[in-house]
Amino acid sequence: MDKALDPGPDELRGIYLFSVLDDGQLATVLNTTRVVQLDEGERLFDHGQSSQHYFFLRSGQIKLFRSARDGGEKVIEIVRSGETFAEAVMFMEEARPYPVSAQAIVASELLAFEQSSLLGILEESTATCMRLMAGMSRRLRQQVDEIDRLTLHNATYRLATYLLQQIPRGVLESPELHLTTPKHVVASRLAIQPETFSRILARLADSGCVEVHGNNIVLTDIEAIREIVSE
Amino acid sequence: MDKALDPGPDELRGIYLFSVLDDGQLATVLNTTRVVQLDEGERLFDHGQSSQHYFFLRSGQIKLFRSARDGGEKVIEIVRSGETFAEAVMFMEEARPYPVSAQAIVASELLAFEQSSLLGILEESTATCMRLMAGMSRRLRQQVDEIDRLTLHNATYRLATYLLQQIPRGVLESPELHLTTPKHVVASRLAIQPETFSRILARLADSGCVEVHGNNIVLTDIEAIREIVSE
DNA sequence: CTTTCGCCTTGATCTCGATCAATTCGCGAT
DNA sequence: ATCGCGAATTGATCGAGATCAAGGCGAAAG
Repeated sequence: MDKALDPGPDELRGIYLFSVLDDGQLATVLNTTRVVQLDEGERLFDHGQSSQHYFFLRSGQIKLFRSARDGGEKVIEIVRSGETFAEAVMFMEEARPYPVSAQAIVASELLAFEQSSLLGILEESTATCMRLMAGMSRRLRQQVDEIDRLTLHNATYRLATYLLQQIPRGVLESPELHLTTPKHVVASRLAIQPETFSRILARLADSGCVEVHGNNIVLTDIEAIREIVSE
Repeated sequence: MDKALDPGPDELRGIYLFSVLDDGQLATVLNTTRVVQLDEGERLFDHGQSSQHYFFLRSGQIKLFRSARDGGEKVIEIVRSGETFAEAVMFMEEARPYPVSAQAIVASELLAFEQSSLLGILEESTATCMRLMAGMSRRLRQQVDEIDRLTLHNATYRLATYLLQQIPRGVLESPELHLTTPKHVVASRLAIQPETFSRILARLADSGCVEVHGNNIVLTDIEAIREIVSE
């Protein structure tokens, strides 16, 4: 499978930011787009680094995170394939530093877009502005939700919320889910230490809420888990 | 002093969102603007409530916060006079629910703008789109910083950071500052209990970093405080 | 098939900040 | 001035989750 193919107009049209562009605008973006391949563990950019690009994740998984000097690490977001990230950075003044670091959790392939081409399009396309603002607004709200969970709720609540969010989006709501991300990364995403993460999952398991088989988790009692989340 | 005056073009021009509007656009905004007066403790809107307006704080102080069912409360932001808030909410779909509640910390006066008038202007003014996006981008970054502080740093660090941010912005950097906000509100802003807030400040006081006289605080050893923040 | 290495789990202990409980302070109202 | 009430401080104790310290377990390499 050759995913390293250069992107075409069709692929770009599928990205929310580009869906209302005319052919000329799309060509402008396309001209400055590069394919990027990352090995597992490879860094895409670092916190504070000056930014020129924003990204679309074709395949793989990327973690966006902050580091503390003592080695501590907080995963801000786990980017999944089909998502864009770092679009909002281009509006920062000066060097437009990335507010987080980005690293591949598994081997990944992405498209790197130049900020300048989008900025030009935004100048002439208020429809695209609207889409971008909608995206930023959504993210802003998610961040408030995140702060809410971190300050007003405990680790068990946060884990339960995460489990419910991971339920496959299909027609039939199967209560089986597969963790595609290493547990210690999920733990960091939830601001929990790996040990505590493991213990909470174990506690949920022997209170009958879930069954854990490695990375496969069956939510045997979804109601009980919903109970935890509704406090 | 009659601040209850209806706003004029000059006042609106001073607001970053409106600074590049032409006279017609400004008149459109002005036509749908209302002055709102709030007593101390009065609610402006509640979390989840459908939104029609965004706001500019003329005078006073507003806290934006989230509540938990157990009575817990987390102040997300303390809005100060001259600032706008809730501009980003208008891009949410459906009922555009406010992501936080807003309540006057002290008697306040604000301008309430209709979302619809700005949406119309954004359709035709990409320059205003840019300003709004810059504002949203800034807030997005602040939220990441907040999550960083909450998860990677302790309460003392957070308080020290807050103190340094409160240093008056004047030409001569006086290390004296006045808390215009009740301590328990600042505590909630920092995700600290009032008791802990008091104790940390006391500890800083008798380690010689600060002198506390009620709401007046003198940073007697700014370097030591910067030390705490640079971890 | 066995070794190795990284991830996960489990156990024991510690600690920061929360909670419970009095006072005390400050200030506006009477 | 004094009363009354909410905010702030201070003390004593508690507890969720972090940290320290071993094992266990599965997957890739030899």
